[in-house]
Amino acid sequence: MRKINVRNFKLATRSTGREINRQILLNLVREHQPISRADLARRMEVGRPRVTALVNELLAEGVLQEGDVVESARGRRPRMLHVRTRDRLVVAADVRFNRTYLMLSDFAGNQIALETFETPLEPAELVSELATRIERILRTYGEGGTCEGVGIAVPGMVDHKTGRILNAPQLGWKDVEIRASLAAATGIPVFIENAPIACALSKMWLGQREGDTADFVYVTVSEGVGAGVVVNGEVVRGFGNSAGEFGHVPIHPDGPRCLCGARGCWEAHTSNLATLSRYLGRELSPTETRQLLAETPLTVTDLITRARTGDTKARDALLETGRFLGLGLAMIVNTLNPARIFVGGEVTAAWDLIGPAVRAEIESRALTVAAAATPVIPEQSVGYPRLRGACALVAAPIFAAPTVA
Amino acid sequence: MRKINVRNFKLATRSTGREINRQILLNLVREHQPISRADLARRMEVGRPRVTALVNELLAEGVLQEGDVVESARGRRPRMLHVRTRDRLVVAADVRFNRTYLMLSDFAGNQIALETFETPLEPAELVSELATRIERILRTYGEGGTCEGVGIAVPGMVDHKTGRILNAPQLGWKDVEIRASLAAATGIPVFIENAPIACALSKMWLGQREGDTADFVYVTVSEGVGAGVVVNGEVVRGFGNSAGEFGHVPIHPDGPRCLCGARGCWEAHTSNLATLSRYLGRELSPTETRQLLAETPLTVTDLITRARTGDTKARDALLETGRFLGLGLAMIVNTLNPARIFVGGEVTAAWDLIGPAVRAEIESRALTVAAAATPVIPEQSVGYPRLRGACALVAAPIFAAPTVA
DNA sequence: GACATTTTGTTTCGAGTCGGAACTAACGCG
DNA sequence: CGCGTTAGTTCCGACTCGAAACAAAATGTC
Repeated sequence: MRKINVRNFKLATRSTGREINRQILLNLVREHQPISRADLARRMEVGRPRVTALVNELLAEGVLQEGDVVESARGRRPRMLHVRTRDRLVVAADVRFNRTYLMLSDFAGNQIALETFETPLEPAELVSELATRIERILRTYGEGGTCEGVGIAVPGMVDHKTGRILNAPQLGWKDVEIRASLAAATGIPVFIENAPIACALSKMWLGQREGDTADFVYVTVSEGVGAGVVVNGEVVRGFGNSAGEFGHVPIHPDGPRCLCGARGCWEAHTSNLATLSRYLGRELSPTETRQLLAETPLTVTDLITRARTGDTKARDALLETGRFLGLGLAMIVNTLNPARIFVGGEVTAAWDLIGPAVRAEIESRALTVAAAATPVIPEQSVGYPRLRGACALVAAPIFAAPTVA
Repeated sequence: MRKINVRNFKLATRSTGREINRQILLNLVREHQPISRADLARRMEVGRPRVTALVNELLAEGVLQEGDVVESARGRRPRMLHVRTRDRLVVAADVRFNRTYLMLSDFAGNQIALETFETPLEPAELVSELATRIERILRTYGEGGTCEGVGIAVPGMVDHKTGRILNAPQLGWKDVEIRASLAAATGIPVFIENAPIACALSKMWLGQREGDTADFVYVTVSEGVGAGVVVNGEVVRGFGNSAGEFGHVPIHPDGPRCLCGARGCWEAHTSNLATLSRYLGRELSPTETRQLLAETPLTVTDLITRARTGDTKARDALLETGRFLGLGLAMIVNTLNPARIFVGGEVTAAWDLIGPAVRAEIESRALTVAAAATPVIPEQSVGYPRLRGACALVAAPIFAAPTVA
């Protein structure tokens, strides 16, 4: 029951029907590959002739690829189809506070090469650094393949249409242009997105095929706390591209001061900085904690190892973070009622310690039995979810439903 | 960039293109009526022949209606088209804690008749009461018209697909069937929806044509606090139909106990009950307040008149409600970044008193300048927004975009 | 080994829709 | 009355769906 926007609609042309069916077929191949034409026809409940025509188009475009002829009980043996991934390269970049991660991968997000470097403070420097590194990584590891795009995940709000970085407080950037200049420098299309949204997109397009992926939330807990929200199979960006900032919801009027200036933000209770400052016994003020951390470079990962080796103070600090994390997730459960919530970030390594506290908080706050059972799935950072998300930025447009009406 | 659900997709058939264009045309008429075929062709950037064909179909179905031939500067005069509303009746019902409002209106939500009655406690009683009253109201005022549907707004979660009322704490109903039995009793299709969602739908389909209606939130403040959320032009229902329960987001861990059992819910700070108990100087516990109110039937409307006539305690209680309202709206601004927020409920009558406090709270919490300027629009209860929402339930399916892919 | 059977994949053609050219209708103006 | 202009319709070619027929490739049976 979507409303049609009478100021920006899209008419159906002669080819619209074909495009719709083409994308459905492509997505069926993506999720069920390897799959034969006859199987596709059965799944789509459409004649085999339609399938043949659409498949031929996709083969000609190089989106699909024919595979082996496989055994079958009786009759002519089917020739399997799958999405072409080999020789289709993607460069993914994860720009973070002090380091940038650069990965070369295939179209399905499988890692080919990985390198990191210190994030330059100036956007222009980052562009030139990225451009030279992208060229080199492609020359070194990418022979025989063509790079379909560069995906970049940044910690901040991004205008999806123009590609401008509107506000990235961790980097100190406001209204910064990167996409056009990097695309010009490399000759490759560039896609930029807010990191939590990118992570959500990775679950949507590159994730395992586990259940519903039309309504879920991906919460990232690192320096800050953000969320990528997917509703009705679509990412929520909001009217001004600032949706998903759950980190700055007030959950305690008298809580600690947050980097954003307000008091009692969720982020000020559950971010890595909050956890660390709690451990250090300081007033939970991120600005001060930052200064302190510059001197003693303690990380949440260190904290977790300490907690495991008997440091009860570390244990308590983590547990408190878990409780606040659960409190915030309860908010997400009650407001968006997602099918599942993914949590990414360093703290997920301590899920055996904090998981029960998180669950308890959600269960005591959820309004229905079903909502109370909303699965919360910790994502280990070792799989580089943000880089996978950056890959998804390039892959997603190929598979997305055509915009219609 | 919507993802296609490979387990529940919709193929394009021969007529899909036509259906899409048909709905676009219909919506253009709805928003620009009266409008001529030639004008439609220009707006749609399509040949006049297409428009004629589609219009003829819609005329035959009785969805559109031909109007007058109007003046024009040169050339043949155009015959105007508009959506057929006369003789198309809708019955809307607003089921509330102790009273139910029943309205007969035309297809555009214009009131024809209105009556109220005490809400029966038993669902079966409500169904029979509604059935007899609907029959009578149609017999008395609805001669010459046909009733296209009955829309019902209820204070609770509704499964949109089955029409079951999953949980309506105010009525004490859990998993209650109404739709099928009322439809059987009246012979008219019945649509049921959660009240805040219904209100949101009224803004979407029956509202004035002011700006963007693809991303907004309708917050209802009455006994409880709920929200109807629209994202990407679509209502957010969530995975288990319990989305939009912003009222039960914790904004103060040590806050008053809420009807839901948890502590410090937004609702426990800003609902009418919360405002009244604050005025009465009681611990902000809705259960106790309810008992108290049963004795002295004070309403928020009374409170507002007292505040206007110099009762500073009433004024302060309202102002505090305004601050908490703003705090919660700030949460909505930061998480969903809607283009605008509508607020409905009795307190809106005191907007001149509480408006500044609400704005101040939003502005101090919003993360971007644009978000800080998110318009908050108070909706006076005199216009019966919930009844209009119930009308929209019937009208919306006629105008919605076809589901595709 | 010939032949029926089964399944896969392709070709063919009728039906429905878009898209543009041509046509008719209605009106004003000189 | 002819001409220009705008509204609305008719007609036909191009493209796509959808079903039937057809070709291809493998298995089992006599």
